[in-house]
This record gives sequence, C-alpha cells and structure tokens, in this order.
Amino acid sequence: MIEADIFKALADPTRRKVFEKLAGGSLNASALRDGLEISQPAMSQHLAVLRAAGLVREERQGRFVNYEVDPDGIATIGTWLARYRAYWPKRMEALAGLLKEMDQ
Amino acid sequence: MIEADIFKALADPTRRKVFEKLAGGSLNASALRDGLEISQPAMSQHLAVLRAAGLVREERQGRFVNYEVDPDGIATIGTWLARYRAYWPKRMEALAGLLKEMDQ
DNA sequence: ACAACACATAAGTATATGCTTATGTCTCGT
DNA sequence: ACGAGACATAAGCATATACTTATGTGTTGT
Repeated sequence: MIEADIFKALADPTRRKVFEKLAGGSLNASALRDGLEISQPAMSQHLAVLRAAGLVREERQGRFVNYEVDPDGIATIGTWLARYRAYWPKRMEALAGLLKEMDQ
Repeated sequence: MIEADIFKALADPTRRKVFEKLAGGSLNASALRDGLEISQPAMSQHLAVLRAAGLVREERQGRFVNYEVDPDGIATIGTWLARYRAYWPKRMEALAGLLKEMDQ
C-alpha cells in the first residue's frame, strides 16, 4: 500500500519542507540541505523515504543526485482526496478552478 | 501548525480506515469499531487524534458520540495539494471532472 | 593515482507512537 | 437509586522513527 508510505512520509515536518523546496524545481541533496539544519546522512535518509513513497524521483548526474517531485505521488494524494469530495467545502472552489484550467 | 497534525493523523492505517468509514456518513465510536479489530480505548485515542487534527468533529447525542468528517481538514489538504499543481499529472483529469460536476 | 567531494548505508540511541489494562465520568432504562 | 452501557483518560510497555557517528561507494579534478 503506497498510500500508507505517502502519508507516513509527509508526517515528518523536515520531509515536508524538503518536498516544498522541490516544488520550486529540481535540486540535489546538498542544495536541499541549506536552510535546513540537518546532517548529510539525515537528509539522505529522508530522501530515501520520500523516494520509496513515490513522492520524489531521482536522477543521477555525475556525482550529484538531482531530486524532483514525482507526479505519481501527487496523483495518489489527489485520488485519495477525491473520495471525500462530498465534504469539500466552498473554500475549495479555488482548487476546482485550477483543475478546470488544467482540463482545457 | 495543523498541517503537521493532519499528516501525522493520516499516517496511521487504522485512522485512515476510520476516516474512510466516516466518508460514508456520521457514526458513533462503537459503530466505528466493528469490522476493525480494535479495543474501545484504542478507538477513543484514534478519534482524539483525528479530532485534534481537524479531520473529524464530534457531536454528543445522549450517551453516544457521533463523529463525522470535518470539511476543515479536507480543505487544509486541498490547499496543501494545490501548491503542487505544477506537478499534477494528466491522470488527475478525473479529479477535475468531479470538480466540474460539483461546480454546476 | 590520489585526494576531495557527493551521496548512501550501517549500527546504535533517544524519543514518539500505538497498544494494553485499569479506572473515571456521564447517560439511560428500570 | 442503581446497574449497565458508551466513551474518555491514565499509566505502563513494546515497537517505530529520526537522529547520531562511522564508514562505504562512486565520481571529479589534478
């Protein structure tokens, strides 16, 4: 069940910060560290968790490893969230607007 | 940061099952137990976590406590997910379809 | 070839988490 | 009023998790 891995991965605040950084574009493991006070092994371990969850994917480039958001993870969250559409509040019309744009 | 509480709450498989049950409609704590092999105190603790996260709200009715999905929690996930719209895959058009229905 | 770099993995440790049993609080029916 | 039911809370315990230090692997530049 990859859904379990996704929510577990996002339960950690550091991993959410990392993921948010990647929302701005691809970055390597070292670049992801600055700003966050975190050791190199800790970052490596966090990235492994995000990767295993399908939230992030890697691409080795020489001795660097570039990480980027994996749309598969996003899709899993989206379809999970869709199951609760009956409870989506008015506020989420903004989200609906974005989706309609996408659809065109 | 309630966002942290939400992802932590959903990281547990039992709590996700409970939440999914509530998607079908309001239920009390005992009704939520059947099907799941879980003790009464454990369920009570899980419900407390879901409530603290804003995913669920309660309404006491006599000696029963009815629980239902809280749209606030759903909204928080929705707005979080919206931050990653640049990475939403084509597959999420299905989600867009649902939203368009809703919008009418 | 070798040193420095970028990253991953291993092993150990402290804390967080989810469970258990025991008990408390409130409500209902008789 | 009293016993039973529905739920919450407390305390203790076993496991999971996120960190640390140490080391391994592969790459780059000289």
